[in-house]
Amino acid sequence: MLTRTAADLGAVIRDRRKRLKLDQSTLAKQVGVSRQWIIEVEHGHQRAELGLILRVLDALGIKLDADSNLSSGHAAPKSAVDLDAIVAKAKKGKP
Amino acid sequence: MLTRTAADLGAVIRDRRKRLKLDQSTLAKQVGVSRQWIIEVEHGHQRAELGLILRVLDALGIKLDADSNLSSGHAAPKSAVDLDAIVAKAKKGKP
DNA sequence: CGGTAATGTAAGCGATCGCTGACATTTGGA
DNA sequence: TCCAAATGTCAGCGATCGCTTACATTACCG
Repeated sequence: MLTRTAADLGAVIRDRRKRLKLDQSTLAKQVGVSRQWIIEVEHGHQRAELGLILRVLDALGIKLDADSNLSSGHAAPKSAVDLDAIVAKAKKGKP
Repeated sequence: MLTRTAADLGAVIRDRRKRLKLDQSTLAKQVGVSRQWIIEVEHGHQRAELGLILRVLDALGIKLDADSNLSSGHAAPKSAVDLDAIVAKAKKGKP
């Protein structure tokens, strides 16, 4: 599943946990965090620590794939293909 | 790329930023964080805020896919297929 | 119905976040 | 070589983290 927000990630975590028949306490112990923390993360806590999130995903067997593909991004960045060449040319021409 | 650690994520972010010919200051402004923060994240800061990380990935056009596939996970969780059934049976037998 | 487990909420605490601002170091072009 | 931009480092500050403990609220099965 594509995860764009903390809430998405929380939903994935909760789904996976339930599918594995784990309760929050058990998962918390396995990961090494408090049950409180699990609750907050499953509710989409924005400011959770990255490292702990990664630990939970690992414990649940969830693979995180960072795909640098800008096909349908709403905030599509610039092309970046030969901007450097263009800039170099502009620099040559001006000064 | 599969990202298991904060350092992995940092590397992905740095690579993508450089490929887009952005410097840290520019990216920081676009995302709404300090340059300091960008530096630390690119160095693999474990305790960065999840929400900010997601904002950077979005700004760079990096898609995050959370795949609940436990094929080659080293911390492969339990099967969870019919544990409930087994437990239910055990409960019936004991009390 | 009970009663137990699972989940959610609250308050208080030390530790650490991310920010600002200035300075050091590295990198790259003229 | 020399300069400027980019990157990295440091210190101090308010805000917030995640933890613990205790209590409330749902689920759920007999």
